[in-house]
Amino acid sequence: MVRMATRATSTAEPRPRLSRERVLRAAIAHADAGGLEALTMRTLAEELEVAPMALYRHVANKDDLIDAMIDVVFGEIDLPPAGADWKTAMRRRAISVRDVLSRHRWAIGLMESRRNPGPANLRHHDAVIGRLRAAGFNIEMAAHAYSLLDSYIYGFALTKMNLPFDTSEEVAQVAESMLQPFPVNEYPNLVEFITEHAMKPGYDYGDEFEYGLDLILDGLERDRNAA
Amino acid sequence: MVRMATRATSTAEPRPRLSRERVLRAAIAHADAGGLEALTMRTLAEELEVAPMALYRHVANKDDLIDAMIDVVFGEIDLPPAGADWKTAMRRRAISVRDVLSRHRWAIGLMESRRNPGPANLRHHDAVIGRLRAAGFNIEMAAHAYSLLDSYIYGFALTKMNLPFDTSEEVAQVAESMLQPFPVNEYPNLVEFITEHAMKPGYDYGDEFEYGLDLILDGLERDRNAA
DNA sequence: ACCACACAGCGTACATCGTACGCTCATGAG
DNA sequence: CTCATGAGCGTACGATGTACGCTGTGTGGT
Repeated sequence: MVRMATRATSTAEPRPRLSRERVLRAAIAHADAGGLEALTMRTLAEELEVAPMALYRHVANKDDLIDAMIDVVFGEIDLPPAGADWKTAMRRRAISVRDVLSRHRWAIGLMESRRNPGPANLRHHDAVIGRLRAAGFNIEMAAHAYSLLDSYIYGFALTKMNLPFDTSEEVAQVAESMLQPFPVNEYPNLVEFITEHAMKPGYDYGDEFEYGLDLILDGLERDRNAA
Repeated sequence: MVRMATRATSTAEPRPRLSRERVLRAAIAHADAGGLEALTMRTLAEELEVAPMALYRHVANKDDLIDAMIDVVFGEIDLPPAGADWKTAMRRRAISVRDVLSRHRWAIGLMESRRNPGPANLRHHDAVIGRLRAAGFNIEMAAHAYSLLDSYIYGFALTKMNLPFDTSEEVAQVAESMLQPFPVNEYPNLVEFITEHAMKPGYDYGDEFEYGLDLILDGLERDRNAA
């Protein structure tokens, strides 16, 4: 057989070299599109036009891959801006987290669970704590604030992610199929809530986020001043 | 071979009949002990001294099993008591959710995500909404309150579940192994936070829960009165 | 007391998954 | 040009969910 071109002189597009970067990018895109359970080493390899085992030159195993994916996600979150007052800074960070998580729904529930946090993860936590301390929160209040804010932010993302609808039109369908197996009027408050609120045009559960966020920030401000 | 006793007259303990109840109970115990990923149809069957395929007479498939497990968990949550004022009622429910989730960590993240909610799930939501409405929350405020409370409760459970330690002693170990790959003083605020707060004797992250819960309830009360 | 049947429990088999192990060549340093 | 390195891969194995259809048992009808 004639020796093949060693430097990709032929027209056949030379598949670009694999790299940890490329693997991560493809994995995240895949998970964004189909969820974590759609991400298998085999499908990922196929997408990269590579044999499954080739991936293992760049990630130790699937867990290592996911750890790394999570750290990329952390890297996409805006750190709290340094100039603004603390409430504005925390508000901006919170909204950035929400936005990032809505792009990467599969990451919710994993963000806080990694036993091997990456540098972006640690830098993020460091920056938030630092910002609170600089704003005059003592350590204990900073702990309160961080716990409360992150619980809310991640919890909101978690509950919202799981809502199987986005618009008020979809609500009707989903609600009906959920309630269909049960007797009518078994759950009157739930039904009223759905029909009188969630199904109203323009309803978007996502809008709830800022109400709670501001309530929390106001409460924290009061307590900080009282301390 | 001699015909075996058909009515379990021998001393060999007659394995009790399988039932959906028994399958669910064993599955929950298994998940409580080893997490969801330890729950496989085979190990579950083994625990019940039954062949794997026997389970499928009682659950349609693994997803159906998990749906049912989640509904059992919902059933363990105390509904908001009817007598007390709304804040007390909501507080009691919130703490009950937290307690239940701490018994069933594997359920966190699934509670709000089932597309086929069971009766206990729906009854729970119905009762909470009803209690808020009865306390004078209009529909919109009830939506705010419920969203905020549940986001916080589930978010707290999520972030706490993932913390790989419970006591202040464990913090040191875990923190060191997390930070060990990185240069000293790369994350000064985080280090200060850990050494000056989380490692103090008596520290228990779980104690943060009630601080945030009360802050939220107070904020909701203010807004309800203002409306 | 008998029988027929419904159905609980099961054995076998298969597709899919993560990944251990070690081979093969292409590539870049000398 | 030579040769060591390491990227990419082929094969194979154990785990997992579950489809399919058999078997033997307990039960209700007579």
